[in-house]
Amino acid sequence: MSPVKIDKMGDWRRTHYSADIGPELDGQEVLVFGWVQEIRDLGGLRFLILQDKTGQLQITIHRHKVASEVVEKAESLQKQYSIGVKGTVKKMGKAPRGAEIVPNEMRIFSVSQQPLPLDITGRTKAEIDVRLDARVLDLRREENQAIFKVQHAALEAARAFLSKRGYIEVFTPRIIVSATEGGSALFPVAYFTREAFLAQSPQLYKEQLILDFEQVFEIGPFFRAEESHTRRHLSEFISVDIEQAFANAEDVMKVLEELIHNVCKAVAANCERELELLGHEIVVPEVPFKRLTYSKVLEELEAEKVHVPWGEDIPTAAYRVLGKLHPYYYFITDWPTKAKAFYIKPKDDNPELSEGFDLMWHWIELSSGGARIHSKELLMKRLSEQGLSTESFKTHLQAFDYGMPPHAGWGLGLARLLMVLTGVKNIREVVLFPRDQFRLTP
RNA sequence: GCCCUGGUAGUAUAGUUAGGCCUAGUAUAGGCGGCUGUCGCCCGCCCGACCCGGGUUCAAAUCCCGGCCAGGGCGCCA
Repeated sequence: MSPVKIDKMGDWRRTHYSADIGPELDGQEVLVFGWVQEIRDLGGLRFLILQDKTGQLQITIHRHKVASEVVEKAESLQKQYSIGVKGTVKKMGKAPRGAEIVPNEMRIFSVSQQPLPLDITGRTKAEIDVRLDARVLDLRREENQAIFKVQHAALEAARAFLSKRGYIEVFTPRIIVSATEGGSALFPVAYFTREAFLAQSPQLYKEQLILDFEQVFEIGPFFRAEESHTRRHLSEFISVDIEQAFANAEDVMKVLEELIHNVCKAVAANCERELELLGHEIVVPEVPFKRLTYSKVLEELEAEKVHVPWGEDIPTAAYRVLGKLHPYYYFITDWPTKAKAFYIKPKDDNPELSEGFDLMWHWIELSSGGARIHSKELLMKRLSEQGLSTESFKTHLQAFDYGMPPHAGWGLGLARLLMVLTGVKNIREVVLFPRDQFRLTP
């Protein structure tokens, strides 16, 4: 039914990306591929804005100066058609890149349904729900692509940093047998004839692995069945985790702050265009980051007339107050043992306090970690104290029979870090296809 | 799970407080026509919507009840 003739790609291959096109190529024949982003028709003159993964490019069609076949094709185009253009670069001060392409030949590979479910130029803003329903179209916007280019640069920097520091990248199971790690709720899965669960963290496995590799890291998705309804929680999220043998909390805090420092530096240096698109500036944080003890935090809150009973977790409202006092990266250390997970090591000189820490940015928790218990007896004691059965941790505890060394580690929420790096306020915008309590598609 | 706010064309909004003046306004997208230097092009014409169900009333987009959906906050969160 479509009157538009679909062409084959055939032997056409791209010679240039839009970012490569500039006045210095004046007169050169090029072949570009991409999607029609905008059309401005002035009558005898028609401008197409073509977008590819590197950016945008102007194609200019003079109705009376190019082949009628090209004119015909150009006039049948709609936003979001995917096309190829073979043409001549023309130096042109009035064009966006100082150059434009005058087409000699055009191929249309695919059409699009009109009207589109949202404005791909972003001028008419759409709500997050509408945007996520049409996510691949939403990602046509360069600002949105920029978020994921920043993510790529951040991951690249993080991997390079950890490798250089002697960590080996590992993969631990996503499908686990026990729902008894404690804390957050797990998603059950049908596993052949048994019930299994999606992993909420690599914690137990990465601890076991330091017995062999000493230093491991893992970057991967984890799952939590919490009914959290906020701009900073998802039920599926990517965690950057490390674990290290013969290390204490301070040792891995140093690794964490240096990693953040390096990631910020790399993103600031390599993502200039992306940050500009996002209208965001990265100030590379100086190390070391501030370290506040839990007790100090409570005192500071008290001075702001926010009372938190010692030993309790800090409520969100209190964190917001704290974030105003410390509007950057900082650690909270020396948490009460009872406020932390069973595997976090109590301090040798004061078991009420632990070697657990959180890395904060303003009021948001980016990472949490600590030194771990390496004594099997103590670990079993802590399990019972937290009401967990030692029986269901049997295979994990086994590792502690074979020379488990002192060790420490942390887990860092990638999306939360990305929110800081991009200035985006909703975690769902920094995840391609976010999963929360209510969203399971696309 | 609890609380708050909201649901009007493809998208974003006005109108809801004080029911009638709403035959539901505007922008953008879409369709048609015009226009040779646009870059949020411009100009003219056109298309297109009150979440669902029930109730109150002479009269409901507007008030009430129920449902569904969405946004946000809290709690929860190794």
